[in-house]
Amino acid sequence: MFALIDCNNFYASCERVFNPSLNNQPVVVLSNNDGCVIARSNEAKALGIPMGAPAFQIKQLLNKHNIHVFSSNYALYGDMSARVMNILSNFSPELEVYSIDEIFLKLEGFNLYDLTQYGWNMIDLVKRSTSIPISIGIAPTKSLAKVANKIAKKFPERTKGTYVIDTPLKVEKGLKWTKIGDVWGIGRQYQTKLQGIQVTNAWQFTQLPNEYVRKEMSIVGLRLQRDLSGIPTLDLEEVAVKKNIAVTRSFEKMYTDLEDIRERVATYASKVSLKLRKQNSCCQIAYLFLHTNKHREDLPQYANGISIKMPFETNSTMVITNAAMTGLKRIYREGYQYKKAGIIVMGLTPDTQNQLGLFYNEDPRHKVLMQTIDRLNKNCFDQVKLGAQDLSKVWKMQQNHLSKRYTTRLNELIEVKV
DNA sequence: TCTGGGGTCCTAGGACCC
DNA sequence: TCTGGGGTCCTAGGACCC
Repeated sequence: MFALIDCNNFYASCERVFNPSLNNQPVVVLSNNDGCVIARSNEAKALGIPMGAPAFQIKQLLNKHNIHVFSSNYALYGDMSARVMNILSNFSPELEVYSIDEIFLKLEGFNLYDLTQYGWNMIDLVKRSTSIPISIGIAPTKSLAKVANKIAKKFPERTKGTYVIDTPLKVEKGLKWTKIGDVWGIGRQYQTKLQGIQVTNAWQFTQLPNEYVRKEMSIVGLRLQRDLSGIPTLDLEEVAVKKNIAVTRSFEKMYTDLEDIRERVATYASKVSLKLRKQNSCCQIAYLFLHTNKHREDLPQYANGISIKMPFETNSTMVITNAAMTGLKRIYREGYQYKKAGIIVMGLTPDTQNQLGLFYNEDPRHKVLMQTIDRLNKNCFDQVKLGAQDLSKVWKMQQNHLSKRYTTRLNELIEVKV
C-alpha cells in the first residue's frame, strides 16, 4: 500500500503556526512581488478567493472580508516542510518527498496494521510537533492514494483526515467520485479531450480501450490508467540530482536601462551558480531570457532568449555571470520596457568528473574562491557579491506583507510577553 | 500602477553515422 | 520503371506536476 500525506493549505498553515490569532480567520499567501494568490486557508476559499488571482484585482474582496494577506516566506515554509517530512519519515523506511508539502510512504508489510489508525497517529504527531494539519490517503497504488487523499480532505468530519481505499468496491466508488480533471496526471488539455468523448470521471477513464489511451496520451497515460485501475505501476522515485536549474524573476517594476537589467541578471546568475554548487554540479550551457510585460498589450512587446555554451564545465559564479552578460548584450534591444528575466543552466554534470577542455580550462583558483565565498555568505548572510551586483539593496521585490523567519534566524525568533 | 517560479517526461522529426 | 537498412543523438514542442 501507498500513503500520500499532504499538508493542508500549507503556506497558510505555516503562517498560523507562529500567529495563532489567524486560526479560523481567512488567510492568503501571495507569490513573489505580491503578485498572485498561491495559497488560501479554507476560510479564504469559502469567501470565493480564486487560486492564482492577481492581488490587485481582488483587493476589494480582501479588504471587505478582512482577509489576512502574506508575502511568500520561503525560508519559513522550507524549514517547516523539513520538520514535517522528518517526522513522517519515521512511519516508513521507504518514502518519496514529492513536493514541499507532499510525501509518499510505501507501506509494505503492514498487513496486520489498522491503516486508518496509523494515519490518525501521523496526523496527531505532526500536529503536536509542528502545528501543521495534514491529510492522508492510503491505497494500493500511488494514483489511488491521491484519490483517497482528496476524499480525506473533502470529508474531514467523516474521515478525520485519513481515508483508506482497500477493496475493489471502494476503488470503484472513489474513481466514480473523482472528476476527470481532478485526476493526478490529467491536466487542462487532456481534460478537454476526454470530456469530448464523454469521459467525465476517473472510472470511465479506466474503462477506455488501452489502444486509445496509448495513442492519445502516450505511454504516460497508459501507465496512469493501469495504476488507477489498481495495478501498481507507478513506484516511488529516487531523489535524483536536478537536470536543469533556474532562477527567473519578474522585476518589481519595468526596466528600460541596460545597466539596471545587467545588475538583475548578474544577481540571478550568481544565485543559479550557488544552486549548482549546492548540488555539486557543473553546467555546460546557460540559457538567458528577457522579456517585456506580456500583460501590457498597449506597450511594444519583445521577448528573446539565448543559449550560451560554456567554454568548460563550470559552476563558478564569475564564469557564469560573464556568459550571462555576453548573452544579455546580444539579446537586449533599446526602447523596450522589460519586466522579467531568467537564467536556466543545463547539461549538468557532477563536479567531480569534469571533462577537461582541449584549449580552455577553468582557473583552478575559482574553485577555492567559490568555496570561500559560499562559506562567508553562509555565516554572514550574503555579504560577498560580485561587483556587477547592486551592493546597497538586498531586496528587489515587493514584499509588503512578509512574516518573520521564525525558525531560521535568531534575531527573528517569536517573542513571548510575560 | 499591479498579473509567480521551478521542475519532469515523452514524442516526432531532422541530422548524422556506417 | 527501378534509388537500402539500421542505428544514435539532439532539439523543439507539448503535455504534466507542485
